[in-house]
Amino acid sequence: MEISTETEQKILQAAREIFLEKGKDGARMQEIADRAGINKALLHYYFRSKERLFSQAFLLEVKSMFSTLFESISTETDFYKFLDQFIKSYLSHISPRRNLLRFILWESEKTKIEFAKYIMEESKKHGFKENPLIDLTRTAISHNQIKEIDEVNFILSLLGMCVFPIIAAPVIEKMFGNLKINTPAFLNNRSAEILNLVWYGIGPDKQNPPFHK
Amino acid sequence: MEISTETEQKILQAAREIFLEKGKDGARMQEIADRAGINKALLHYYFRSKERLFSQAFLLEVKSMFSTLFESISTETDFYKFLDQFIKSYLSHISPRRNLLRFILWESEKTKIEFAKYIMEESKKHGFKENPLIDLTRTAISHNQIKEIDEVNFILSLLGMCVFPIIAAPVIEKMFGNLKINTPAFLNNRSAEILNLVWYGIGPDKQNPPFHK
DNA sequence: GTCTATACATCGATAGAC
DNA sequence: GTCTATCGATGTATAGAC
Repeated sequence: MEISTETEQKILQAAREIFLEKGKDGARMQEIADRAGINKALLHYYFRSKERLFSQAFLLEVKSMFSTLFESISTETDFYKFLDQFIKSYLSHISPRRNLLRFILWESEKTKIEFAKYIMEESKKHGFKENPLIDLTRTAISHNQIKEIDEVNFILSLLGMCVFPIIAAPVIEKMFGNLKINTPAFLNNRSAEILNLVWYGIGPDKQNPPFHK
Repeated sequence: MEISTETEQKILQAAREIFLEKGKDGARMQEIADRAGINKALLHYYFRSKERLFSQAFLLEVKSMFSTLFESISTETDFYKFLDQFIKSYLSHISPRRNLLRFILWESEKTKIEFAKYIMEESKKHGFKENPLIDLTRTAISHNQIKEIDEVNFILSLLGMCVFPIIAAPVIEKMFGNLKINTPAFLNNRSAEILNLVWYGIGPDKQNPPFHK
């Protein structure tokens, strides 16, 4: 039965694509079959039901995404350099997977798929205690590399700055004229802007006191 | 025909709730009818089709949200105070409407509903030229109230910090132990944390040079 | 305007030939 | 393993009585 694994893979790949585009409810077994180049009956032969196909497809998809993501977290001890690397790496990981992120945010409220559980598992697999970012931020604070900030809020802010523009790209692009968010040019610049904001803030330099009109 | 507007409103209200919970594809006309306390046939009597009901329901919903949002933007000229007010106001507006935000991010990629258009319309209605935040940030820069940052990237960061934790709450809460994001306690504190991060950054104070281990 | 009953389409799933 | 044909359930939409 391991021979026809090829068909199984074609199905899983097609299922991922369709489910991500249309959502679990919007996806049609017929469309999945078409994209996989087979017929509906085979879907049920391999995966009993739509429900099971859905679960299996995203077990792999979610694990794969966070696996490569955690691999990309460097062990740089200079927190500024670490942040620089992390932001660049994070953006380049999630930008091509924006459909998956969008999908997780939408579907995680309705389905019982424990996305968070998978994430935690992958985290531990890569040798991190709790949350890698929390750990590293705490260390940076205790080494006086950064101010004594609240780690959780900082991480939420950092992730938000990275994730939000990417998943909200369609709406944002219409609001802000000619932006093209998911392009290397914009994302490269954006990573620098995020780092700058996070490290220095926008408050006026004390070296250059403001002159009033 | 304006007499039975009451029924029409009950239907629209029910439709909004169901569509937000289940999405356009997951929503069922039967469920909408049940929640409105009427039967399926009446839905079609008032709104011809599911498609039309969907459009009408969110024409109102989206406009209402951004209308109250824009009303809440103060005209405070001190940019620090303005940011403080905006962040608090923004968080308190979107937190009770997280389902709508989640829904917009998900549905805006598939449907032809021009969310962004509605947003711009409401913006203009309230007397803002382009994007109110962009305008105000530019002014603050030209008055040397803040550094010469890139306005668009700053706004994207600001919005991301506010929106992301709220819509991703279910996943985040499972990852970070006992967080309860959509509570007044957390959100009050979060607005202060965002303002602090944005204004001062996390970089070490130069007044207190770090000591190395 | 509001209801019941039903038409019509579509989808997930299965039976059975090859 | 892969196909065609079809069942049964469910969903949108409509017909027609009141």
